[in-house]
Amino acid sequence: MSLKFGILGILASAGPQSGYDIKTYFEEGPSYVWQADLPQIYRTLDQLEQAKYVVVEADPTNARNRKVYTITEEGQKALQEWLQEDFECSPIREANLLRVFFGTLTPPGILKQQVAAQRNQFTEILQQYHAVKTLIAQHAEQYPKDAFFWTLTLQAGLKLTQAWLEWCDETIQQLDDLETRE
Amino acid sequence: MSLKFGILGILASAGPQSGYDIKTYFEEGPSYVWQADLPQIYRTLDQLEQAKYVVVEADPTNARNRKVYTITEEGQKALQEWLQEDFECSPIREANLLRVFFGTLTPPGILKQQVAAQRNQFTEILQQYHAVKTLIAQHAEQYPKDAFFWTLTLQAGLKLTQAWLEWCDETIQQLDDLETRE
DNA sequence: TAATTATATATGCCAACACATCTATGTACT
DNA sequence: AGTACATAGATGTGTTGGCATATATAATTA
Repeated sequence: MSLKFGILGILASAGPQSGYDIKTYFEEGPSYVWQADLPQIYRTLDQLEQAKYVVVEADPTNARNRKVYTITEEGQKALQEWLQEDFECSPIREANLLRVFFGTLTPPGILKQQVAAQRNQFTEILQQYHAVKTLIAQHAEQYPKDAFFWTLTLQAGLKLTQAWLEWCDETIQQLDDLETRE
Repeated sequence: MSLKFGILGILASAGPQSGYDIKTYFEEGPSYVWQADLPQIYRTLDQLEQAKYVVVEADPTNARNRKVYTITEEGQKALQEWLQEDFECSPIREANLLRVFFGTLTPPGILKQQVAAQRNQFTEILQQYHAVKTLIAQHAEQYPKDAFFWTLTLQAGLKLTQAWLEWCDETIQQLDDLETRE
């Protein structure tokens, strides 16, 4: 649902470009906030075209059938409406937590290993986020306003990952306590 | 994907029951970790039956076509495999953060209102979690082992919501700073 | 007694998404 | 010259999920 507006947002803030460009932009920009795969981007661009939110133009300088998409005024309007919608908290939907929920069914010891492994993953993610920090700082020289908001989203990622790390630590601790009690 | 195992988990830990019972169990139990709507539960039960992970039996004492599902040994085996799978961190996919990412496009002031409203939602969720805490404590008298793991999942919810609250506060602060700078 | 709610199952439909696959061209490396 | 990779677009397919809706019975409430 939001991919539609993610694409419109990119076209609005970074100017006309191709589906492939959008994919690249996604990877470098909002990937830690929203992911999109290439076929999905192409199909969504088709939808946006049908809705007249974008217009297409073949790129004559390009030999690879490159098509350049531009946001229309209707597109701008739809984007604005979406941007100003109320924020809804999305419920948690974590397969791992579902596994923890059924912890009584899992053989003793397994769960601790799983959480410990996940803890390592979160540490890596945290490092990646810190790398993104540097990228944003570079971008800030030219576009300080963008960088401000990108940093806000990155801080959300950092906070959530940090929270997960703490949960892992405390959970491992409590699983240890359980073991020694028995 | 995980609904399949959520249902198997419920059948394994709470015994044979109907699709409707499972829906009720979901609402009272893992709803803050995984959600399921009734049609989806019925369809998934059909799949589980075809996979021979559950067997069905009509309830003769019930006038409403009630069907009781029981997990099979294959089902137990599949559930165990799923339970012991490695934990994978699922990437963040938050429409709200995507909106923040395009903050330069949003009219000044709007974003602060959106985040403030979301902050209120998170406060309510936090209160709901504390209410669940009491429910689990009651359950703990009969099933202390269950309660232990349920509390672990609840703590994840609390931690994440707390992290979101902090992010909201800091973001509002930074948006205020931006306003005064201009 | 009538209306509503809870119990109980089922189907239809559509959007979103993931994954695989296909085509074709330009560029860089070996 | 050949291989691999990056650029560029498109289709097929299957799963999950959400929402509406239909059916029927039992229990509760007005």
